[in-house]
Amino acid sequence: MRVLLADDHQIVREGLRGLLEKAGHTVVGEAANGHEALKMARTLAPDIAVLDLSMPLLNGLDAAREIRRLSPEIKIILLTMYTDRGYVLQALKAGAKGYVLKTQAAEDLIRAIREICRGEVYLSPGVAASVVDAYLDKTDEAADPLTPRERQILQLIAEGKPTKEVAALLNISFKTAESHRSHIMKKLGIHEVTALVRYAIQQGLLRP
Amino acid sequence: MRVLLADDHQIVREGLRGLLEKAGHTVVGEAANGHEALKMARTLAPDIAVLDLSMPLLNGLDAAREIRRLSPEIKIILLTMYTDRGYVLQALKAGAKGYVLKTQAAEDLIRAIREICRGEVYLSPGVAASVVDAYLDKTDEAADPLTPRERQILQLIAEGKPTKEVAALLNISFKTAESHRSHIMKKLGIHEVTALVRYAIQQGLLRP
DNA sequence: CGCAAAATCAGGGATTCAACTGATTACTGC
DNA sequence: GCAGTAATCAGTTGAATCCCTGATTTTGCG
Repeated sequence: MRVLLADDHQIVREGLRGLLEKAGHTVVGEAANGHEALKMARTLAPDIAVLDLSMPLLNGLDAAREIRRLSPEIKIILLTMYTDRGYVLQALKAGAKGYVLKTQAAEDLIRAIREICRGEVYLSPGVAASVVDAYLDKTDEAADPLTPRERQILQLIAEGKPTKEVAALLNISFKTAESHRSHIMKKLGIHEVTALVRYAIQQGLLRP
Repeated sequence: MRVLLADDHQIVREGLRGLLEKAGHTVVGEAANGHEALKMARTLAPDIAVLDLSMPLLNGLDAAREIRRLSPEIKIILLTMYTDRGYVLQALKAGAKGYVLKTQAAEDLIRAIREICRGEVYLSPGVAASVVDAYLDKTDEAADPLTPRERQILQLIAEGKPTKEVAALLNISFKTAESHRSHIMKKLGIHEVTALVRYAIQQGLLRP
């Protein structure tokens, strides 16, 4: 398979190249950010693009959307460290055929490539559950899962305000604030305040 | 050289292993977090430990400090994506002999190992400037009010572990963990977990 | 050796949170 | 108009947190 590799860490790219070539694939190009990946996807016409999720200039998700728009025949695998449900669902919506965790063995990536070439979809163990949950919940939360009100409350929570203060600030009852909080956590599949803070930071609701 | 590899992404470890072995080194062990790295450093007696900076349970910096304390003969290289001056200085203070950026070529890591075995210190291009600046400024900003133990506990808390789990992971009593937590909050003048998370992220103990 | 800081452990009380179930009102889209 | 979603409010239970007070042991350093 002709593979395009995109990751902002050159040392990681080189390592991945070694792993892929050992498995019999050809790495036709290496990109250090989403823009490069986009350009290379057009010019090199790879069979598969393996994209890191967090890259400078253009992240893996948006790069995937663009590649899919311009060259729908290129299969896309997101390779990342994030297990968050939101990312997984967004990736699938963006048309990615695979979502592989960096914490998995290289074997997992190889298998993903094999399955995807057969027309299958591949998800690393550990994220498949997210998709099942989302299906069962039926709450389509891939694109901007939270309502404006919920985002507002999330931000206050992440800023460290206790629930009763959130309620006071928004002129709503304590119970309502608590209810929103529950919904947010349920939607995001998050069970700790700490993960909430990281999510808020990632969403740009908050500065570290 | 007998090398110990520590990075929380298995797929990255496997890639690095390939690169190092191609360069004639032997990877005697792979660790997925700071704790494992510590254990392996003791049992496997590697010549060099290559540590990722941000790892769960115990980060690369604190792992480096511990390894240095227990086995000063093991040379340590921090391998990371962060160019921030603070990290570089802390790494050097922790006794690391090398600071290599993941954005560099694999060649850079190989060269670092070679230089360090000769007794030299190696810094990736791009971070050397930080050290010079720090020397010129003379403002010692590697300072961190927290003790190593406290940082370790802060990291676990920020990762979302409840106190009793922190205690279990460190083999200390629930009350001790709680006590550390209090001290941390008191020292930092912080009263919410959320601010703790942001502090941990700023300190690089944790990824957003 | 002796001081100071760090790390360990313990109890108790007030507050807060998580997770559920269940309900009413209002706006929006088809 | 009617369904769906958002936003609002309420109660309960068990768990976890924050903050205080105290104590012992280990460790590092002069």
